[in-house]
Amino acid sequence: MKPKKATIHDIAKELNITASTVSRALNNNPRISEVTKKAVLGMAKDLNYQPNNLAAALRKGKSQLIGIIVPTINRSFFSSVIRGVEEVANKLNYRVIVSQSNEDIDTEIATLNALLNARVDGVLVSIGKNTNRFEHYNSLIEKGIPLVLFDRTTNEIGTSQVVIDDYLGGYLATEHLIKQGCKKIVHFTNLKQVNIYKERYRGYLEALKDNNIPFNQSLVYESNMQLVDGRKSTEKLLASKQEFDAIFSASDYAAVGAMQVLKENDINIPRDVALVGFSNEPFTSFTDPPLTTVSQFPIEMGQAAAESFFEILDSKKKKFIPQKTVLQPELIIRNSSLKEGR
Amino acid sequence: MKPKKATIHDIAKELNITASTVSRALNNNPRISEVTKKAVLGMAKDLNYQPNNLAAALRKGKSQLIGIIVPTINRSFFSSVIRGVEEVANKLNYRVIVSQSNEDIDTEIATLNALLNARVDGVLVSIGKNTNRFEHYNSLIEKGIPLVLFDRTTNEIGTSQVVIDDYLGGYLATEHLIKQGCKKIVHFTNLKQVNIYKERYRGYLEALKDNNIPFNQSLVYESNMQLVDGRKSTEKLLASKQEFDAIFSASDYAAVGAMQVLKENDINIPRDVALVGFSNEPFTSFTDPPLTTVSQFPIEMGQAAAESFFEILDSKKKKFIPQKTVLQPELIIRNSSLKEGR
DNA sequence: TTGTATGCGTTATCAC
DNA sequence: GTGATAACGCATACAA
Repeated sequence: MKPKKATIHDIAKELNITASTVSRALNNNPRISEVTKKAVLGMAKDLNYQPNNLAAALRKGKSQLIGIIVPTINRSFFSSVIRGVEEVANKLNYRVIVSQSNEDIDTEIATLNALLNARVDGVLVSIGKNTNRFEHYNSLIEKGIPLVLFDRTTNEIGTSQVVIDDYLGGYLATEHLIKQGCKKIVHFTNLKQVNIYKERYRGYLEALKDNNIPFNQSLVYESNMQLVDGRKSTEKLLASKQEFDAIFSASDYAAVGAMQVLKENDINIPRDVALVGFSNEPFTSFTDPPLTTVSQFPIEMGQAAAESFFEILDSKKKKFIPQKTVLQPELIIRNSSLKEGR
Repeated sequence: MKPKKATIHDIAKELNITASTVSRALNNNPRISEVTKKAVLGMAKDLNYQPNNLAAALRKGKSQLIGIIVPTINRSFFSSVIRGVEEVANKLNYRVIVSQSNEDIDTEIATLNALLNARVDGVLVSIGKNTNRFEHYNSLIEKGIPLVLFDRTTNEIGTSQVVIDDYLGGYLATEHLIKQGCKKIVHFTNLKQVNIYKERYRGYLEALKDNNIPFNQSLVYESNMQLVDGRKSTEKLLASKQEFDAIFSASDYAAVGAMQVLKENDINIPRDVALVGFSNEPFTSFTDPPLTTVSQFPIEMGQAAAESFFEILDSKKKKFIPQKTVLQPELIIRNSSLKEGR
């Protein structure tokens, strides 16, 4: 019923050779004759042999496993990053173990330890919002375990990072609105947060400056950037009676909240107010009107993170200098920001 | 720079005891004195000991790893299922390895083999659309490796399954439209597919029957159920000049396609045509109007799948009878189907 | 090109 | 309660 799994010893016995020879044949070792190799491969098939990676991992000291920690897996951005990681990893015969930190630092630490116990060969992390201590990551580096940060990164950890150019994204979004003729551009941001929002804000400021549009602090709304926050900010904005002809929200969710409130107040998008979000979440193409936004290329980010990991792995001997990979964002122009006749 | 990782032997040496004692202390073996246990735990901490799960796995013949195969990870439904699996698994000290089949049977087989080589203790699968051979899964069962199917299942594999009651979902959606006063209800489906669409269709038929509404075959549109397919079906529908007052699409994506085309033709939703989708994809609450749909509770499905796996694991000795877990869907009523004044 | 011997880190079995 | 020993399945240094 439950036949013992075949090992290299079983193959060896059948062929009257030793396990080491079998091992060599299976691993494409050059020091092996074509005939025995063929015989081994054939017998392996006959016996339905399945290599035990566990044993190999123990012996070699590497598991062919990559750990990846994200705040939550069921967000389009993160699951797409994982998809990218998986693509690259699988090609090189690595598997991916995923865990979620749920934005909680204790969970993050516990999950990291679990991954280490599973003897992953390296860890890819997007840091939780509330993570303010980084010893657990720095001790990883001391132990020589490859670590790559992506998207939510920090400079307090001396390791390779993969991010997009959020500054450029903010700049492109704002510049686009200016080109559409907008002059009073509201900005939704979250200044308390990780770098990403600050950078987008910086891009917004710079684009205004480059186009000689005076900056107006009262057009900047700070919030937690979820849908409901976008609604609230827009309501406040309307109540303030300030004039504005565009909103650049540094989050797609807040942008959708703004869209809802604007429509509820019979303000036409894009004619009266042009609207731009950030992230290119899948739903942005389904809104009415479809939302102009900035793509962060999550799959490509995952691929780059995986490649970064393998670079660290390969250069294990020499002194490795952490790399910062900066991906270029792309403005996805849709109807929410396209003024007629332009 | 790269200090050798501490093992139980190191701990043993420091305390002048043997590795077996250390192992027992670490594993809460009853045959150990409190004092030595404390000493071991203390020393483990001092030496920054991290258990090597690989070695334990090899010795024990179980890896504490669960493999999970989904068509694609970056779809809200699947990533949410994975989230549910992870929650349950981590609590029991299991890790989750994810892989994607990309709806390709060869990839599916290769990925399954990779998981087996990694010596996962079991596999959770949602079958690819084009998978029509199942030997690779059945051979798993013969080998005694726990296998659980979820959502996209088939009865050709004799193992535990977790699904939602798609029939009921279809029934609830249709019944709701009827209660809103709709009598000519179009249905978008995909009959060639796996069970799920057939079941939703069956629910549609039954609800019509129970409410004495004659079935009209020409109101049923078959397609691949993506957004573009929903658009095409709706265009055909309009061109056919048939009268209809509602559309029940067995996919949210096709429903959004329908929404777009209806709006483009100045057909008011829900006044002229009520619209219901299926899956409760995140974007359905962002459309205009928000889309009525059927929730499949993906996180709960993941939890149930994981629990099913552990049940098989626990009952390993006795003869195990495959269980079919059927989750209840829930109709999420939003404005796309709410006739005014009702 | 192949064989021999050893060990990766852990746990299970037996003995004491 | 603790110790000694073997074994899980594989890969590698060394010999031949």
